Amino acid sequence: MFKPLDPLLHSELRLAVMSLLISVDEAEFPYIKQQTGATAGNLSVQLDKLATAGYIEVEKTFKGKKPCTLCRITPTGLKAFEDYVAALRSYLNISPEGDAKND
Amino acid sequence: MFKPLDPLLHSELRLAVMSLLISVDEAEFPYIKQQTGATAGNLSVQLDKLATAGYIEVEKTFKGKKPCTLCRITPTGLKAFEDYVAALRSYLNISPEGDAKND
DNA sequence: ATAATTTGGTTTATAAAATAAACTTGTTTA
DNA sequence: TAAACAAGTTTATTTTATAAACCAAATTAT
Repeated sequence: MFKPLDPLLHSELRLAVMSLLISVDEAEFPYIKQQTGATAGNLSVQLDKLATAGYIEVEKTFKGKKPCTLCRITPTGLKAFEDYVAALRSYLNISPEGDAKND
Repeated sequence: MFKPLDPLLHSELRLAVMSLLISVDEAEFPYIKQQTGATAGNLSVQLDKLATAGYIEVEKTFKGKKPCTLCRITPTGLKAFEDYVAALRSYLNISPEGDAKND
């Protein structure tokens, strides 16, 4: 009846990060921080978890002399996100065609 | 950009309970337990939280000689659920007509 | 030149949450 | 009447989320 929700994605900040990366394909740490409103520490931890799961890639480069952490979503991450959204639907009854009964 | 997600609803079990109560309007503890697959202890705790927030009503009655815990959603709870779904959309790229990314 | 500040983070400590195990109370069954 | 069961609740444990404290390099101010 209720599909299990991937705990890695069922987190406000990690979900926001994934959502962001889906739309931009590549983003720098400070940009993600600004868009999500997260603290640097929290963001660092959550990016690590997503990277460890293989949902995102984190590339440490330099922008001139300054360090620059680039993030992008992986195919695995995209798939996981799509699965998460599909699972969520079983909780939300948001199908517009009125098939709320097949939950 | 990303709307905050009501932490009370952003929980797999509590969300399942709310989803269930929306569709049935009234349900007994054992039924909810069976439908959600939760343990009794976990369910008891989560129902308490929803009740404390005013999202559900819990009525303790008897069914013959056995205790019977009845739950139903409140208008406040329904509103909260709808707000939660609306907020989630900001993360999921889901339009009211479906998933925009599938277009 | 060097002290203070800023940038771009990471590590660690704490608060909050989810969850199951253990327990309670009353009921039915052997 | 003792054992098992039903319907929950309480308590303890594990996980998680989050921010505070920290670090290193670069920039700016004195």
